[in-house]
Amino acid sequence: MFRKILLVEDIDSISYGVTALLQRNFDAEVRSTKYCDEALLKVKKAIFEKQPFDLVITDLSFQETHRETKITTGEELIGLIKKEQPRLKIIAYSVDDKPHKVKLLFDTYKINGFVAKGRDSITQLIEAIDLIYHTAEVFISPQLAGSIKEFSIEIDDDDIELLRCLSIGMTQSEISEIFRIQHKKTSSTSSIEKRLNKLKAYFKANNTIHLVAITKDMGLI
Amino acid sequence: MFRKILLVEDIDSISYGVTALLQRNFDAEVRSTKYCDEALLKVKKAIFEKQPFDLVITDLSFQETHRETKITTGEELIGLIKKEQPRLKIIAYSVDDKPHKVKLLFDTYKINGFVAKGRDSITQLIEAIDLIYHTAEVFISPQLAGSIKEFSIEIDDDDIELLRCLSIGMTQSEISEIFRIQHKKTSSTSSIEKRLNKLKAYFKANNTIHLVAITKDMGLI
DNA sequence: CTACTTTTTACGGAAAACCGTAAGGAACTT
DNA sequence: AAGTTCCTTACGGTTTTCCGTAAAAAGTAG
Repeated sequence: MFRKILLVEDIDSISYGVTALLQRNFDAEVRSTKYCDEALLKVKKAIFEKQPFDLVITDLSFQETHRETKITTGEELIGLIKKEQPRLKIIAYSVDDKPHKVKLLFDTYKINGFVAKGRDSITQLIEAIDLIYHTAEVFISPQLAGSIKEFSIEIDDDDIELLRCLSIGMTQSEISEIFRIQHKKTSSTSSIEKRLNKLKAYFKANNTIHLVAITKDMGLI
Repeated sequence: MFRKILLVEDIDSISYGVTALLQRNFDAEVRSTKYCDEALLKVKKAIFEKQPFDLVITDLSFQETHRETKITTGEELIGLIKKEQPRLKIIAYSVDDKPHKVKLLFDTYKINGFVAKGRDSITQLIEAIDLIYHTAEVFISPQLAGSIKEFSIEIDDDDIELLRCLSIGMTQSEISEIFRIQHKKTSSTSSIEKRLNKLKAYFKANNTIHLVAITKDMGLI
């Protein structure tokens, strides 16, 4: 079984609970940290000392801190860890279960498991750890598995960028300008409009305000 | 010290951690539940059995569940508990630290403490429990105390209703219509516009989309 | 190369939002 | 009762969004 586990979680009561849980269920050395930067350092140090971690369990969102901190999200952390130690297994443990984000984590970062914090997450976490140790499969909290699959990839990065721009108060023509400068394929005001219409149809939004509200609720932006 | 504590928290790892913590630090009977409805039942039952709780620690947001459930938020639960047993002390323990909501909890529901889940929340929770047991003071996580005080009450319920209407895709004239039907003081399109301008100025928003995005981020709507 | 499809862009009119100004009323002062 | 202030409502002009149509460009197949 896994012998050296790193837990990255900023909320102390969760960290406390999960650590206790891991120690009770597995015969592994469990280290934990509340800071992403520190997590990456620990991973590096462990490699250097020839006693690398073989499992990382990390949250995705971290509260801001007074500390000087480079890495601010679990997503970034995962990317950097994979660069450092590509075969290190990673489980994301988060409340933020927005299909879009979860899909991204599996697709781009090749994480090994996603456990949604919730009423039944302890069992799931144990299951996930067992599964990814014994097999090459990935674990997804059952309540999410469906929505991940059905989540279409019709929404691309430019769509999200467009929504983000709208949400910070830019007008369509300003966004067109920005897109033109960034040399995106479609940058005309007309195309912005068209893209917007596609999104409004897709999310069944009455108008742009509604659209931004919906996508914000979904965690898309 | 408190002798009977009820913990209402749906995320199992937090519940697990906090329960362990409470048992280690206090000589109290600690009960816990993951459902608001069940929490209210437990409170009622304890009163009936003449062994009422003397402290409730509750989360504010709960994930949806398959269960038939009447109470869906911690806020509702707090209201109902206070109705049942007005002098029962209540601490909200939540990540949702939006000034507006926190202020509401203290002002309308007279909660005794608000501890923000975070890197230092275990200590704060202990402190809060000690404080509200020994004194009549309320506890607020230090990092929040400032923003609560400075949070103005210039924003009224109609403002929030207006924002909510916008966020579900209504036009200004539709909102005017609704306000007129509901006999709100100010319902003309002109007043809606004026109200909107006030809000945009207050939140430094470029346009309505921006405004809705900002207030959504703040948890105002 | 040409015909056809798809994508991107352009344009124009209608609707809604935006913004300044001012009229109409209610409450309050003296 | 007249004057003042504050709040609500009205209105007109400009900008932006909204929506349909169509031209231009790019890509595809024979």
